Amino acid sequence: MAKTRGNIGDLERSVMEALWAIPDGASLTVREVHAQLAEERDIAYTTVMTVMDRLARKELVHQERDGRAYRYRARGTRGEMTADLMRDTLEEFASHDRRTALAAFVSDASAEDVEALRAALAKLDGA
Amino acid sequence: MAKTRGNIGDLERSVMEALWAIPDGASLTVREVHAQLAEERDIAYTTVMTVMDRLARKELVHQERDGRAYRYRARGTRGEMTADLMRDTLEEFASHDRRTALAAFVSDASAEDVEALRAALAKLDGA
DNA sequence: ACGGTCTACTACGACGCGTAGTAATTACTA
DNA sequence: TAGTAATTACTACGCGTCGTAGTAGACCGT
Repeated sequence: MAKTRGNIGDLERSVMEALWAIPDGASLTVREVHAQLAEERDIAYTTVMTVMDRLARKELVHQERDGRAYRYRARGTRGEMTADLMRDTLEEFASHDRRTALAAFVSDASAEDVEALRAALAKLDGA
Repeated sequence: MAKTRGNIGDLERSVMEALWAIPDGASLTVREVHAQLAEERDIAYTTVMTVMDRLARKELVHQERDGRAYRYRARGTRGEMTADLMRDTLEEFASHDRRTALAAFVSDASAEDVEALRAALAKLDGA
């Protein structure tokens, strides 16, 4: 769903991790994310703010006012975003030849991934 | 197979397209790729050379001497490279939760993509 | 020895991202 | 009410990558 265009840097991903870690529908403020990141490493509050703002611009997170502060929540789950990025790659490099690319993807996939794909496809029938 | 780390720009992709377009095992020189690109747009010979050199550094293409020139060929097919990039994404964002990401990938895939996945998985059994 | 061909090396501007400071706004508190 | 804390808004810088290309130097055929 998200317009995942452009890349995602390390710090940006760390912030996404924080947002993915909370219950669905919940949100975090910059301060909360900063507090979390600051436990692990030295980082300025404004750095986190800038990054979260950029994530909002990229439409990877939802930004909504809560009093004078913003609350942020991921637009999609980690799985959805990963799947979106994978689809973007597929579209960008093999738009007219998706079949071949998907075949290559499957044929080099680990046994676990193959199993996961099978399960997902099976569930599709049930639905 | 390729160490696809890092991103791939537009010109780099155009060059890859040229290399993917030739028969398997064949190769192209910078001059040949340049001639091809120059039909579409204004571009310096050295620009193409630089880009192809960078692609070689990224191990996306194979570079081998042929007299005083280099001949280049793609290290993998378009499909393989696309699949690699997709796997990289999967690994980077959902390494510990691949199952969920793959489920999301499948559940939002087009009917054609689903069919392609099914066919590829079926072939896996035969092999 | 000359001119063409090709690589090697260097460079520069744009852009994205990590990083963060400063200014401005608002709210709470002593 | 005036000071202080919290929070955003704006701006900026360094670095790495990519598109772009020039220049220098090596090599080859005539």
